[in-house]
Amino acid sequence: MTRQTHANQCPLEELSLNAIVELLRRNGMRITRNRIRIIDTLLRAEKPLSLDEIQTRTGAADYATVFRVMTVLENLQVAQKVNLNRSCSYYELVNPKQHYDHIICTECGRVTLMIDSCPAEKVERKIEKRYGFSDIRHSLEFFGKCRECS
Amino acid sequence: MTRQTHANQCPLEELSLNAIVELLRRNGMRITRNRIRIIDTLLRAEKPLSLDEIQTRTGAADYATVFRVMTVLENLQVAQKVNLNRSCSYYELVNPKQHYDHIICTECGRVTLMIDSCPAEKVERKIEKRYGFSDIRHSLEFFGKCRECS
DNA sequence: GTACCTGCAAAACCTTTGCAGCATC
DNA sequence: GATGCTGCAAAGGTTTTGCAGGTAC
Repeated sequence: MTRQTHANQCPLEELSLNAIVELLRRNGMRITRNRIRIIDTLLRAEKPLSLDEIQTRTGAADYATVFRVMTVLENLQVAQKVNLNRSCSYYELVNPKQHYDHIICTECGRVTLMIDSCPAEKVERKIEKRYGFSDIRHSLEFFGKCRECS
Repeated sequence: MTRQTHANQCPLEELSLNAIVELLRRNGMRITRNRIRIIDTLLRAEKPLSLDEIQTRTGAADYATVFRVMTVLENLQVAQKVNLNRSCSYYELVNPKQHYDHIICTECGRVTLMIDSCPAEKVERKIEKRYGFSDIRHSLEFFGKCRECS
């Protein structure tokens, strides 16, 4: 019946609870209390969250459930892991209208979203041609000492 | 006596066994069979290696020793972790003369080094000014399907 | 000879899965 | 009512540490 959107390039029109719920529905998945809460938590997050943090902020779901919900969202390409160079994974929602890179303080760990235009986007086309890759996405993080830690 | 080079921006003049051995010596660390072998293995590597791979290729050191040697090299800033989006860490040496970004195939996992000039380097100065960060480095990986997997 | 490094083993962590009961559609 | 989701518990992997003996200097 409903088709997997796994190969879909841009599964969302916009980043909102409704849009994500609609996506779940289109894919034949159920809208549960846990999923709503987790999505809501991610929408409010000011930085990428670990599974632990999502569970704490959500205040309800089991850790394994958080893991499974995040796996679902990742497969639907509305969430992605962010590399913060730590021992566990951090997740954030993917905004279809706006791509953010991250600046991570190596001392205090605080994550800053970079609002400037992304320097890597232009290169993706070049890589498709020169290296023969397709379906390219990228992950760009800057690490350094923030003003307070300097 | 010898000073920590932790804050040093460019601990190496060039990427060679001698240069790294000299750095270890300057920092009061011992030159051991294991360390030589591991550094040699990393110098020959055509891609970032996991602790497992380093141990296998080195063919001698204990896993915990590989871990500890890599931690030392990372602290001296001659090695760094690379984000391949897998379940374990991958390491590569840092070349002071040449910075490489990576293109990772999401199907077969093969890692390609990107020889083009890095699009993120120019942005680092801007981040120092605009966001007040210092000692900036970055990590940039492209993910996509390689020609063979398409 | 001293201080550091290593191997072995175990602990600590994070991620992933099995399964029975529960909730959504 | 059927199917998919959840909680609990346990297993699976990777990373990290303690400690006694070995090695570089």
